[in-house]
Amino acid sequence: MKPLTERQRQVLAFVEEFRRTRGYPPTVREVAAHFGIQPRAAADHLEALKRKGYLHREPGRSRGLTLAGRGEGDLVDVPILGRIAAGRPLFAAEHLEGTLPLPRAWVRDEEVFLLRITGESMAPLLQPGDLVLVRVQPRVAQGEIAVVLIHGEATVKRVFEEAGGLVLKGDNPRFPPLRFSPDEAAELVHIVGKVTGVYRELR
Amino acid sequence: MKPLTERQRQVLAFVEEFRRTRGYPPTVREVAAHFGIQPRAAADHLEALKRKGYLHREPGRSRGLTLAGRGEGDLVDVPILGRIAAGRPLFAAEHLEGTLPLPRAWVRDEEVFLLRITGESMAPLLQPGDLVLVRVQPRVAQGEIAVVLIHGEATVKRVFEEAGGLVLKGDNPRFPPLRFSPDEAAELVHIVGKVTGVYRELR
DNA sequence: TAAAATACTAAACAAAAGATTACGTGTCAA
DNA sequence: TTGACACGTAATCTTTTGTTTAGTATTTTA
Repeated sequence: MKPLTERQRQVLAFVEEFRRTRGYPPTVREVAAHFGIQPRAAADHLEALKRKGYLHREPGRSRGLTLAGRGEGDLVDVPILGRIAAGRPLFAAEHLEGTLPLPRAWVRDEEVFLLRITGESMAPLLQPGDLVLVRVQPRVAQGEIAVVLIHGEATVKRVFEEAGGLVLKGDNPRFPPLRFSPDEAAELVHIVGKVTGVYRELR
Repeated sequence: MKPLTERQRQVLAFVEEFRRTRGYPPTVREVAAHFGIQPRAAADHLEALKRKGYLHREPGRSRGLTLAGRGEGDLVDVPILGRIAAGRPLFAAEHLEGTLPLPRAWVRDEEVFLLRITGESMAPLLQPGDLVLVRVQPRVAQGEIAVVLIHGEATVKRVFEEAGGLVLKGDNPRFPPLRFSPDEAAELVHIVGKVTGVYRELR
């Protein structure tokens, strides 16, 4: 990409900063006001930045600026759930700890959320406080780790379907497996999704 | 937060989707056009969404919509390094796998990067393929996990300063600790930063 | 060294966009 | 049964905003 002049770098930095902090791009006039110049001059800089490939402009559109290439592009807001409760829609705002924007490439699917681990039933792989990435899906393969609603309470367990019914096992041997007959399983157990990643903060 | 009506949910979903794919929020009229309703009706829905706390509106501002609670606010692009090489400046583009935008609140400090783990010397805590979050700092406390350059090669180890000099230990007992006299340490060993988090993809 | 590109001022235009006024329908809980 | 509320049409008003025309001066680049 072509090099930028000092002024153009300043303008680009302002657009990025504005976008990041305000959530939407600035207008030509807002750029102008920030630098104390006329709208025309600001528009010239934006045109130059477009010509050099640093941002896109949609002509005639207010705030029609998008940053080319770098990160910003295509983010998905993944909700962080403190816990999941019975009945309530999955993304009920009550338990929303916040959201984490992740690149779409990482989270191909739409239906994804993050869940904070409590309890040690999946130790040592999952520790309390860990954040797990969950892809919503109604079934998982034998032995895969899933978020499961039992009677409305959410837990994370390995799921096994056996002759006698459904078995939910924690990795931690101190926690005995939960067994459900096919009937019980159908009534009480609901698989929310598969755990596809873990983030652990090391202190 | 108050529950939404079906129509309001649709409008909110549209705003989110628009923001995500276009990079800026829709205008009232764009919302109206999408649902085939009058601008007034669309504005009413947006007002309702604001009243119920799902988004903010900046009065009079075109595209002045921001999603409430959404992390979007303040992101820092954290570089993902495939490996770290000798001498070269830390963020040399050659080894850049990409960047991940993380909320500034998570990454208080500026000087932070992500490193892909290779080798099993820190197993089972760190597995090959794991992504570790590293905060750049020249010293770490006794026994903390650090990214260390030895002779230019980057490794992740626990750092112990003992009477005899510096000891770098992997958690995996199959890897013998590396010992350096104070002189050797000063010459060969360079602490890049502290490992403050791990992300592991579970397949 | 002449032509581009950069970096501006100033004024004005037309389209886009938010807000407002006025009106109408159906639902549902007090 | 009477509001409050969601949901809508239609038209209008006022700002905001992108763009255009016109012009000046400096710096780069071919």
